[in-house]
Amino acid sequence: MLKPYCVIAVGLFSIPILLQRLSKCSKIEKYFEKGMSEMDNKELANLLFPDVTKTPEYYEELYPKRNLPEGAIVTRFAPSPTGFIHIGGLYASLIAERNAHQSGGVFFLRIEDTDKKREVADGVSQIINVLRDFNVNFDEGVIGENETDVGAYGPYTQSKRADVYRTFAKKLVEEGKAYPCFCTEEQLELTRKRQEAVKARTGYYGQWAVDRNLSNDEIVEKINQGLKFVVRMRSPGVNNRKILHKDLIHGKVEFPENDIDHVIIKSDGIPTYHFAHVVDDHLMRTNLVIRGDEWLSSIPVHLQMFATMGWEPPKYAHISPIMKKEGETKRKLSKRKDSEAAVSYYFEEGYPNVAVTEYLLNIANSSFEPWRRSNPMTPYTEFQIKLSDMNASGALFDLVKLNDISKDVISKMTGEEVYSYTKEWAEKFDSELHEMLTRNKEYAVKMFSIEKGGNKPRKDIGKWSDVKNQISYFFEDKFDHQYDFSEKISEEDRKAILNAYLETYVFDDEKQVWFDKIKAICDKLGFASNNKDYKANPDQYKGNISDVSNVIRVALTGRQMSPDMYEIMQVMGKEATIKRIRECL
RNA sequence: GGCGCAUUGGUCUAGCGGUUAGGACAUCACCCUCUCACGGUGGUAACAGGGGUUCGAGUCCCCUAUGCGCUACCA
Repeated sequence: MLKPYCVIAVGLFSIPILLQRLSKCSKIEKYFEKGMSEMDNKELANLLFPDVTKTPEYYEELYPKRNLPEGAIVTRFAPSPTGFIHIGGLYASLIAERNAHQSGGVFFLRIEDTDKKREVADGVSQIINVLRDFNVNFDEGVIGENETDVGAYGPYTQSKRADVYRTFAKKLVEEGKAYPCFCTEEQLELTRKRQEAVKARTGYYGQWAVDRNLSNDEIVEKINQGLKFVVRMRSPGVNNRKILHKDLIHGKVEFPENDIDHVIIKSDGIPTYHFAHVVDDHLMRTNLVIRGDEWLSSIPVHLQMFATMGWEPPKYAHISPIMKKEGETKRKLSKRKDSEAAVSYYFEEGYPNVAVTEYLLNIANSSFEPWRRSNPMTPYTEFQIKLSDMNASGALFDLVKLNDISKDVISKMTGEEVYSYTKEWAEKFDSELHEMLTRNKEYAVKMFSIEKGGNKPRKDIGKWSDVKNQISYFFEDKFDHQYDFSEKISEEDRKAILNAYLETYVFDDEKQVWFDKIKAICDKLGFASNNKDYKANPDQYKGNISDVSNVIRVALTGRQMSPDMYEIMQVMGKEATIKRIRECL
């Protein structure tokens, strides 16, 4: 669909319509009649932006300063709706959201869809849904029903703000701070080659900015010829002067002043990122911009644009990217090459969202770990994240560490919680597991409650996809009846142990009674019931209590490693327990 | 090429002129009256390199190397 500004832009280049428009303006009419005195900047601005009807003052009033307490941070997450949520995007949004809400400020979502080529149909709803899942909550933005705006500073979608940008671009032209440039891409390419040939800096600046000093007459002439144009901001900068920027993460950073006349409005009438950022973040009253450090180099441009507009710039925090190691080198996690770059990866693997969040928090502020240790049960939202504690270099993503944090997070959940999260995950990714969990909820919850509670809860699940393998023996129809008995114990001894166990086994025994019975079996069959005795005189015994226990364990679960045997039997029930053991006789 | 940013064990990092360079993950050993997972104790392991400044440098300055980013009418 053609956007209104496209229609207007096209219209501009068609002479009859142009003349029609011009005829509305008496001054221009006069100019054409007399053909003498040069058109002034105001008239030029009208010629360049005939569609603009509002004034800067109108927008300044429409979007008043926010009435917030001192220190309240207004910040945003501003993604492009490409349908791919990068872990780095989640990282940035988490940091922004925490900073805004910790300070009693505002966090909003702005969609930067000025690049229509990369856009995906349901890109926006995907972003909103993923962030909601991760508890990254917005106060304003494209977050209402059917992606409608919530908040007084909208529209929050850049493609719907063309008139806003054009109003301010027009003002700059009136003030002589911006001008149209008719250079074609080929001409610019040529300029660049010449600059390279003479080893000059590349870019549209100084004497290379050929359209910078076009007279208004020349401009009118070119427009009459139907030439396309972009609008560039006239840079007041001098390259050999330095500017100092104080970044909230990088600290003091020094750059040469920008002297390039950057494009602010493209030939299709849409603003560039630079201009949209400056206009939007001013009008939306953003006071802190948190973004990837690939933008750090653009700071001279952005600061200069704020100054040219006469606006106070926001504070900036440039965060370092999450990296990946490939061979000997580090590189940014790549959307194309690395499956773990996508937030959906963690979802599919079955990492709890809280675990991913806590891992990200741990990368952001290393003080998170000691805090977590001294506040084991406090929600992470109580942790005060500090931008100044963030590292200026990129961290390698460490799945092993994530796994450790995730095990910790899951270990603190109740059996009931583990059950419902696993079920929810299995519903999407493992129908067999889902069926196992839903046929008898009570049984499944008991299973997940083994060795829970107390100050040393069981810590063996890192992600929901681990679960099936760990619980399969609880289900008669999923149990493969393969018994991994240790070769250390003879078949004869094995059967003797199992027989003795069955003889004395009483389902209702207390745990200590049950254990004492195993000890008794050890003594009876020549195994050490006490590990210290065994270690002191290993030759006097066939083995120790571990060996005896493991025979029972394998008969029960098929494997040599399991959670607490007593609890497993309590969950499986008397019949199932006896049946398993008999099978091995 | 130009301009920036970065560089402490395998990984994430603490350190902000004087430390036996601390912690976490990983790893190894041992301990924990049932294995595993925990938990505990201990071990291996780091200031990219070179110059300065200083009584003294991981910390300040310069150079080099390496990595990353920007250098578009992409964000």
